[in-house]
Amino acid sequence: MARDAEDTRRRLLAAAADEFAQRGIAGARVDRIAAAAGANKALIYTYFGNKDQLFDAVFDALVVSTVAEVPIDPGDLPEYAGRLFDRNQTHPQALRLLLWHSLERGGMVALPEAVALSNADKAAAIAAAQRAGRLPDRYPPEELLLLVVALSMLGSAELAPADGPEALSRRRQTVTDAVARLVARDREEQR
Amino acid sequence: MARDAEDTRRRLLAAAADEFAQRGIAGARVDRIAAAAGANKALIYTYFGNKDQLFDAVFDALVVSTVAEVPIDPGDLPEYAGRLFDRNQTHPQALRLLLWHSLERGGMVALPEAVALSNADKAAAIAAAQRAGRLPDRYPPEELLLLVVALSMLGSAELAPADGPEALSRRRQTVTDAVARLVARDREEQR
DNA sequence: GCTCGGCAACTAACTGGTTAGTCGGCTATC
DNA sequence: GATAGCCGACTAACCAGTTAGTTGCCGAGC
Repeated sequence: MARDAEDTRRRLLAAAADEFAQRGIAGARVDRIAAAAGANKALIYTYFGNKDQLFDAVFDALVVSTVAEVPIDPGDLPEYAGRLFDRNQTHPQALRLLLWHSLERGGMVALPEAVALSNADKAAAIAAAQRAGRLPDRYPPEELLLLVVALSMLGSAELAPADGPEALSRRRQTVTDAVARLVARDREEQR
Repeated sequence: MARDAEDTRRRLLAAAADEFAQRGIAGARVDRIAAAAGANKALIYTYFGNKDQLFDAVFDALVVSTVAEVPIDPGDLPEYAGRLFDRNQTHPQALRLLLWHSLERGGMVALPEAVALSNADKAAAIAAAQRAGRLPDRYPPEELLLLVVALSMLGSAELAPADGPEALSRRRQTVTDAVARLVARDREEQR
């Protein structure tokens, strides 16, 4: 086997993402990760430090890729919710890792910097759209963002299993429609 | 100390609820549970079988008490959402245990019978209200229930930490208002 | 073009501590 | 004194992290 530290690192990270997503931090086994990556356990410690830091590396990578792949569109929150919904379908790992993180780490203070930053950005984008009149201002920006994220979690097979593709697309329709209602104008302020 | 098997059982169950809520199944330590309950570890095995069955006992008790304490009111879903929201405040254990369960157990099939039953009941109540015209039928009953439950999760300090009591009551207001919008009549069908 | 030395990448085996689960006996109570 | 309730001590397995040593690669020197 060719020696390629960078590639080994990547393999370990991918295997760790699977293991942590499936079993959480406490349930994950370092030996299993190494075996799945086809690497030696000791490499985990040379590359990542320890089990916890390995989880951090996995989680950070997840946050970065999610933020990159699902940019917010304050002008069309229903569509944004739909895309988050879809991502929970295509990346079932993601929500699980997020949940493990909040359960096993979240001393409810421990929001990782990357998440906090991206949330702040998104809330700012929503606030700007509200000032511009493109979104109603009945909810504070942070809470509107929370509403959207909470609803898009229904795309997760974990929390809300849907049976069959037609049930799934109906579910998606429900979610985007719900967000549309949340950001709809009241009658008196309709254009 | 007086010998009272029933009481010891209760203490073990309560201590287990704390431990499992905080650390999950894999992270929970049987010795810690016994110590917290002021009982001997071996009693866990005589009363509950093993660690997993102890978790089941904790979880079942949680489902039973939740269903009993927060009855659904299909005629006033916003208020129902508000009460679920409040319960997530007063019983932070509950949502955590639910999440642990879905992460560590949920082969996405493993919905415990009690949960499935109570969900079916609630969905049926919603469906009846829809037929009676007391709720709009734009969403299938199961999905409407999901929407309400998802939104009420914002009352959890885990998933959506709120700082300060005023932020919390604003959050509650947001949630009940959001549910109200979801079940509001469209203009043309307004009474 | 060859080789040889140094080093980064990698490995197998081990360690120390932890943990779920068990077992034989003790004790309060009736 | 019978028995349900309880306990201390034990075990076998497990697991994160370490260490001493091996292997393949690459560039300097000839």
